[in-house]
Amino acid sequence: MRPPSKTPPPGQPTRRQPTVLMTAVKAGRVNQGRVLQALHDLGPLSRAELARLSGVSRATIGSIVQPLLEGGLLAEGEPQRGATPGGKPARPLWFAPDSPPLAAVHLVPGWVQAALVSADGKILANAGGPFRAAAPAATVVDCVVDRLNAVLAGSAARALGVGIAVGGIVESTSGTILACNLMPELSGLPLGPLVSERVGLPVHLDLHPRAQAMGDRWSGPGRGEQSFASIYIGEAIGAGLFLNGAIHCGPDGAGGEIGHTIVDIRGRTCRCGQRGCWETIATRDWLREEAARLRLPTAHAMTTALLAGLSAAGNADAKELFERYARNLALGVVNLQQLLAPNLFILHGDVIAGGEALRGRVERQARSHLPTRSAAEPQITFGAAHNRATLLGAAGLVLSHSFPLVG
Amino acid sequence: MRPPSKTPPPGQPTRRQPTVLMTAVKAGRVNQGRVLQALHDLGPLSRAELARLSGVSRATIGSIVQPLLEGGLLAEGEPQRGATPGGKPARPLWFAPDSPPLAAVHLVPGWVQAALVSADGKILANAGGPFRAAAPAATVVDCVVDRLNAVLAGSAARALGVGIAVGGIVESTSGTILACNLMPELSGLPLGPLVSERVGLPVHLDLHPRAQAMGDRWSGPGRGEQSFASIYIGEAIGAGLFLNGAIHCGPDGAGGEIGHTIVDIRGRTCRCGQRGCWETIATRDWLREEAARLRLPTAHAMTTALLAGLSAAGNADAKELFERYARNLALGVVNLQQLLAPNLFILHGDVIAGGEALRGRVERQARSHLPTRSAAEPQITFGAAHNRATLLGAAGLVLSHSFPLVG
DNA sequence: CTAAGTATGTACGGAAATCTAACATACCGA
DNA sequence: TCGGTATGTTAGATTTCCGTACATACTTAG
Repeated sequence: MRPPSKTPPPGQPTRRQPTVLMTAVKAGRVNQGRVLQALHDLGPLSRAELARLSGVSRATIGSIVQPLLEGGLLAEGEPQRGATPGGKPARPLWFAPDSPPLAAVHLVPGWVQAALVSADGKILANAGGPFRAAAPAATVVDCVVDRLNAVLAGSAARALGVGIAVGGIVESTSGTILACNLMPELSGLPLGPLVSERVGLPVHLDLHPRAQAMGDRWSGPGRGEQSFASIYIGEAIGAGLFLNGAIHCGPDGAGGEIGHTIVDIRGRTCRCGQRGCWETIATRDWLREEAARLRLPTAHAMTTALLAGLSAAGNADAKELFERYARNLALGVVNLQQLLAPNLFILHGDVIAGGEALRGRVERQARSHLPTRSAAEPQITFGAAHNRATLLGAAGLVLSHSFPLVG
Repeated sequence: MRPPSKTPPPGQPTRRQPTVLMTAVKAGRVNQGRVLQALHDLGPLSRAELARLSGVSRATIGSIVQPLLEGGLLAEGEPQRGATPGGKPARPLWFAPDSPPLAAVHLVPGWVQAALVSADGKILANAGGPFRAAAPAATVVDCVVDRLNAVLAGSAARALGVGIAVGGIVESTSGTILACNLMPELSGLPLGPLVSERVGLPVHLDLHPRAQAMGDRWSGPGRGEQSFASIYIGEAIGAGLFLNGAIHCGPDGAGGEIGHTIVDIRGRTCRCGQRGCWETIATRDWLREEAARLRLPTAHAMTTALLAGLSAAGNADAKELFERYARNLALGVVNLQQLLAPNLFILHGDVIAGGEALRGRVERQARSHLPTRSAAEPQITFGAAHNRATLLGAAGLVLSHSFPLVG
């Protein structure tokens, strides 16, 4: 084969990111990030434990964590007396209570929620407020900045940065909102740079389901996991995919539109124009329509919690619908598992109210629709309450950008 | 939030890989790998061009490529006289014609194909041979080793290693075939270590679609791309996903079973036991059944090539079926694009015979089923002939393991 | 109470990689 | 013949991790 031509094939936006090489200082930051992640995954660990875990010498760990201790992000715990039969007691390392906090913003149509989060995932302060649904972009920026300042004012230590989770299509590298169906005024808004300039902190913008997945990874059921899928099921459906230790992000922030993958090609038409999208059979809207069709009580206000109650009370129609809804939910899980095999699925949103009854049903349905393999069966879990996971994830964005895990 | 407990939650095989840190020597190998990839992506480049491309100094590039030149993998080309108006002419670097070659094996039921591949993707030698479909594992190993020795004998230089692509479920880390529907005798066979011991070379084993994707990346339509999907459509359907610069691989080599993602939940039953798998409407079997239903000529031997011909000749039924098949093929593409947005889809297998007529139809169908975005429209491409892409990919496995792109 | 034993954390020199700056090389053109 | 320009190389500085030895702190045996 002859060498390829240097001009990209026509019509194809080559989109090649420049080759980036490894450096000693980059390696140092990566190692800091990996030590931090190991701590977060496994809990407080002494230098010696970290050294054994990573196969390097205690001296190396010492030099890696030294700047983190000096920077105030980590702190030494009390010596663990009596933990070992003999020898110097270990001093566990953990995130300092007074460490520089992380600011988080969750932007949804009509509402801005801001929070201050400690490095170990405690929410220190909280401030939310509405804005007019059709407000101009400048107003929304003002609102975000105001809420941010409100939470930032409560902290003596200067925050490390700001993470913003937003529903819509986002280009995270430039911090720009490319499109947002429910807030069209924000299309094309470089929210990241604007907020960064106003509050004087680095800002990291990302899509809501991806931030949610980051929250699950950082302090939710995904903690310590190498791969999982975090799925939000509400008025719409979206997924954040954490694959092989990193959030997956397509070009221009695309991907994760699992709600519009087609599972029932001869099914009903979706608002996106296609037929048989997963969204058409897995959202609360579907549930309410079916409940109405079955003339279930309070069908127009049906929730998974109500349905679980009806089902448990012995209502046969409710029972059948509950099972059918679980199967519909399992469909998306099954397809994801076949394709990417994340093995762990963290569900958020309306479905959480369905409780263990729904979780178990979805898990059983998913497993019954998958071939048995030697590997572990896929697990279904419910995430933390919606806003909490997303805010923690937005905060996690800051940390993961400050300490990259891969050079 | 309190620190997490150190014991993993019960019932969950924690599967946490030990924290691995960056090292100077690791950084060196990673940088070698990235320089090699840049060369392969962009063609012959001088040290100065590489330095500009990666933002490091020429001196650094010099020290990175020095051992590669000494090892014989790379070689300096003739000085490019007259390329620049003034100044010392650049000496482009490229893979040496006499570089250590790579051995590749493609193992399919009843047939072993081996090849010797040069570092720049030329197939230097080729040897294939059958084995009894139900042969015991030892016989298959013998057959693989024989074919390997046949191609290795033709090269003066010692090969860098062996890559083996095999249909079935594979644990690539240990080189073991976990399961193989069509060759049940091979289940549990540690083929990698066995072959490695016999031929005295490092062996890397992986799943056929993943190897195919590697071949597309290394010297096919995926060259230089950051993300794409390589889909094989034959008697079965499988996908290799190249995401963000790396082949995606689930735990235990799972994932990529795109053929058994459900797209038509009320459709026909698949041999896997589920209903409406993509395989039930996108393989040649479906095409032949539908052709028979329409009483098309040579329906029992229908191929995409024949169908394209009938359609072009004006047969209305053929035309409709052709379009429908294209739509069915597009379905899988659409779902992948929504979920992962790879933007580039490289199709292999039976569909290639359908030519541009089929490719264009699939691309149009896929685009019409996707929302228009500011980003590039998804592109459909056909890969190289089946065996060639897989063999090149198997060879690419060796290189990508010898020069990892990430620490 | 003292000394041996053990494990943790730290200090110092060495190895390996990249970075900066300067230098030698090779070609063009006036 | 000489200046200009770009390439490739050399040498010292810097940063990081690694290996070894050492100081520290606690338990336990005598």
